[in-house]
Amino acid sequence: MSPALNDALTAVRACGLRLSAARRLVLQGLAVADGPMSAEQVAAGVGGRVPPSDLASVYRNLDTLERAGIVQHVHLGHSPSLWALADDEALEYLACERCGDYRSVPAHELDAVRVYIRRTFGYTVSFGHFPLVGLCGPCADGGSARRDRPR
Amino acid sequence: MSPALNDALTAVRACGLRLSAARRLVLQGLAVADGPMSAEQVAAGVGGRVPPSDLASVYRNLDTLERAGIVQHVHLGHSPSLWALADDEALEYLACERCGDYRSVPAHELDAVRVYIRRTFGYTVSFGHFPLVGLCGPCADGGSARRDRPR
DNA sequence: TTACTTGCAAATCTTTTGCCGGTGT
DNA sequence: ACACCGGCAAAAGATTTGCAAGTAA
Repeated sequence: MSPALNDALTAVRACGLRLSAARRLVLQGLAVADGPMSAEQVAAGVGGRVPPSDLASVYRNLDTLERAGIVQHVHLGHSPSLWALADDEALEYLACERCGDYRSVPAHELDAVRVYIRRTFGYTVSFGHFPLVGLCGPCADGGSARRDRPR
Repeated sequence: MSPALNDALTAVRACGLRLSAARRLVLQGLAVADGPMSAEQVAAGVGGRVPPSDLASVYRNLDTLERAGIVQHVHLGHSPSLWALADDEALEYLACERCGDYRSVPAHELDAVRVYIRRTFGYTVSFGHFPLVGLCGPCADGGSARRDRPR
């Protein structure tokens, strides 16, 4: 069991939440995933890596766990929300609105942007929930790959 | 009739699109609006300022007009997409994810950020479609107003 | 025991699509 | 005339909710 999963399970108890089978499956799914997952992927068992569970319960648990600060969701373009364990190291995202690809970076690597925006416009921005969106290198160069239905 | 509306109507013809009554209403609605509007608001006639029209047709026209570059949509937080005329002066947005407020700024005022992100991460970002999201000044200072259901 | 949870079905909300009669050019 | 368009109804995709039965603590 990964240390991140262990932490999450411990946190569930620490928050006074019950550690039910369905709850455990959601956390296991996010823990074995290689990146943020949609609720549907979690319910489907992350491609067979954990047993499947009920979609409505997955949504309910993601919501509960997010309120507790144990998981987080991010909006990468037009696709459905994606969910991940709330790691110790805060991650922020850059997303390509053309091909749907994205990259995650440690939040501190975007501090310069945050400070600039704060000083210039008075907004304190962050990119863990709503990422920076634009074109990745290949797409900006006129790439043609497309994972995501463009608008 | 505002110059922006006039330009839009002309552009419709220039694109080879028909200037139907429903199409005209969508453009009129966006022209009299004080900011980006949801499809539902446009269909409702922008609060009675223009006659109401059919919601499905509004969506179809917004889509057609966006492909023609005459209108644009932006995602301000979790709320439905908002639509506006594609002005000559490109606007980008800063949105508050707590109170739902936002501000628009001329795109060039964010060029420094764009250049920095481009050089540092290789992404060419823009904020007219997916804005910069964070907390506005009052909310960052612990404000309590809330127009938008928070997550 | 008892309050918190689940699974299933049904409802919501936003957006899209099928169809067919109407209309701009 | 003829391809494009509009209105209405139904569908689709993502997410939420009602409810009765199940279960962690």
